[in-house]
Amino acid sequence: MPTKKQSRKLSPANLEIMKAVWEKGEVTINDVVEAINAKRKNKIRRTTVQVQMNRLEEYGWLRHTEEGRTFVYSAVVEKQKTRRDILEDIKNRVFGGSRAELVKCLIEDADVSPEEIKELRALLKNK
Amino acid sequence: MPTKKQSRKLSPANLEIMKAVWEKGEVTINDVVEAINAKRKNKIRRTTVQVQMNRLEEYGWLRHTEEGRTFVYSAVVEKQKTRRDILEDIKNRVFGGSRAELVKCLIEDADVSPEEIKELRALLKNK
DNA sequence: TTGACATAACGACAATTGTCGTTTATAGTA
DNA sequence: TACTATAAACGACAATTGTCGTTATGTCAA
Repeated sequence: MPTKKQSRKLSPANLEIMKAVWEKGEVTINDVVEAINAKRKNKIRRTTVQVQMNRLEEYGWLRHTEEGRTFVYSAVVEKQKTRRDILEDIKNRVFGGSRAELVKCLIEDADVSPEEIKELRALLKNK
Repeated sequence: MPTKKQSRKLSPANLEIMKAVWEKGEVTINDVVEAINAKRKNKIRRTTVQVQMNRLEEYGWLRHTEEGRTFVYSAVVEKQKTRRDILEDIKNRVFGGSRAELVKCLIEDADVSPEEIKELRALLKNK
């Protein structure tokens, strides 16, 4: 938000980049550009990705080492932890902190297949 | 996002306002200010809320009628639908579209009480 | 050595967001 | 009628975000 210094949250574009990093482990900017453009209609420019990755590093999501004059980036924060944090945030801000409410909303939807129900049930089994 | 016209997403501040509207049904700006400040350390100004509500109306989240020279607002979009949309977005952007992955992440957390597990199990029962 | 590439660094910019202060108009009240 | 409290309208502003184009610099091949 404005009138502040630094954000800890991943914006959509940043998340897209982080996903590529998590998937590959160690990446160059070009790797990320490729990965992202592989699943996109409006191709993104290398420069754009570079700027975002600079910011991600600035905010502590990425780190890099230099391989010759190429930067090799890797994630500082785990994918699982990030997912959990995002969900925690949604749970609190959108569902008044209730996990049950959240899940209810997720499955109240008509298009949940029986298989999915079964899968979810299995998840609870091991608890 | 930049280089675009209008956003359909609720920003955190906007969601906070919408929650107050959903809760009360019909509200004046002052109602919202009160509701929000009731659960806040840094109090928000009336003007701030007013601006946000103007924007919410502009974006189609709110509508208003005039009671004397006071505006009475109400929600255009249902809370349930909004919640579903937000969750859908997270599911897609963060969990590769997998409901199961999302739920797994939600309950893999150590601090889920047995009662919650039971509650979730009950939710699945009716499916 | 020189030129063609590739890479990172810079600088820009419009849109969105969160927050306000100030101004204008109006409805009551003294 | 003049004065005060209120409500909406206006205008501002800094930070964040998504996107680039341009520039500088170093590398490698002819």
